[in-house]
Amino acid sequence: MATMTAAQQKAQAKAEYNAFVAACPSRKLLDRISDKWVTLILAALGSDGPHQLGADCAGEPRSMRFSELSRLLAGVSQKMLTQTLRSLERDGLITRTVTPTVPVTVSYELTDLGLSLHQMMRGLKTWAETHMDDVLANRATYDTRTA
Amino acid sequence: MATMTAAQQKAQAKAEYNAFVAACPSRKLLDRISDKWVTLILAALGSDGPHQLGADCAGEPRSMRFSELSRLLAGVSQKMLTQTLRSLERDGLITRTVTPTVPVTVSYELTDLGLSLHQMMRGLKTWAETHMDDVLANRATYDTRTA
DNA sequence: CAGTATCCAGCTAGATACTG
DNA sequence: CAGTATCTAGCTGGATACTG
Repeated sequence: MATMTAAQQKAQAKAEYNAFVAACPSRKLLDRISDKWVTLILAALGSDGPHQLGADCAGEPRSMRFSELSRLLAGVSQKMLTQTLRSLERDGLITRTVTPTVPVTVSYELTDLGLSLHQMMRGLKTWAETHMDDVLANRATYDTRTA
Repeated sequence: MATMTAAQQKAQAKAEYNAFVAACPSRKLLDRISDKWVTLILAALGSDGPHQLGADCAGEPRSMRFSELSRLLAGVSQKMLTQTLRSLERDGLITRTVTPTVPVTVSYELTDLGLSLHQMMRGLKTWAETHMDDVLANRATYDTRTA
């Protein structure tokens, strides 16, 4: 009605805000790239190896098979690898190519969109390499000062 | 010893890889910014309002009080706001200033490091605004094709 | 080879109540 | 005003086992 309790108003504001945040493109992007395996797959297919120490060559996008990825990203479970690859394909960031050999061969490759995202990630990587040491140092200082 | 079972080798590789990923600066940065409220607080203190539609003025970093933030980020719980602010302070991304009035006044402001991070986030935001529509379209296509 | 299916443990966000 | 403390429900990632 005309009058709502303060609690009701607050609840409504919260619901609206959450809806707004959920709709925000930046938020959606963050949700996508914050996934542990997304970034690693991107890096693997982006041809500089999976964060291979200092290897920063920007060559051709690589095509990799499921098992190759599985071996390269040693920490990933089959479930998560499949799930992540599927979601990346769904978003048009990678292509999935099935070759009907016996047994089947499946290979993955970055699309232009995926490559573009990978490029953006490099900017993020640069910031990380430039400033994360400071952050870590601040963190250590804070902890000793608090302890 | 000299011989390990295949399972043992795999487990070790996994452990090493996970350790490697955990140590990666990019990963740490991602962990930080992927937090829902971190980005919103950064945006709020970064003076363009919390993703206020199209308001992209890059003015002076703003100083805001706890209650202001709480009101602005309508969806956040007290617990998460406190927790997030604390962690940002710990990382040297924001400063926390207590003024001993009665009752106390606490204000938060971006540091240079925080401002730099906020600047980087804008690059991310730009990518999101440019390409997320494509991603969403791909997603929709994939879903209808699958359904 | 490249998955799918199922089940469970751990973490975390949120609600709630209290305080200097 | 600006927190702290506690408890719980829900989601998610991993282990495991099975298949075209």
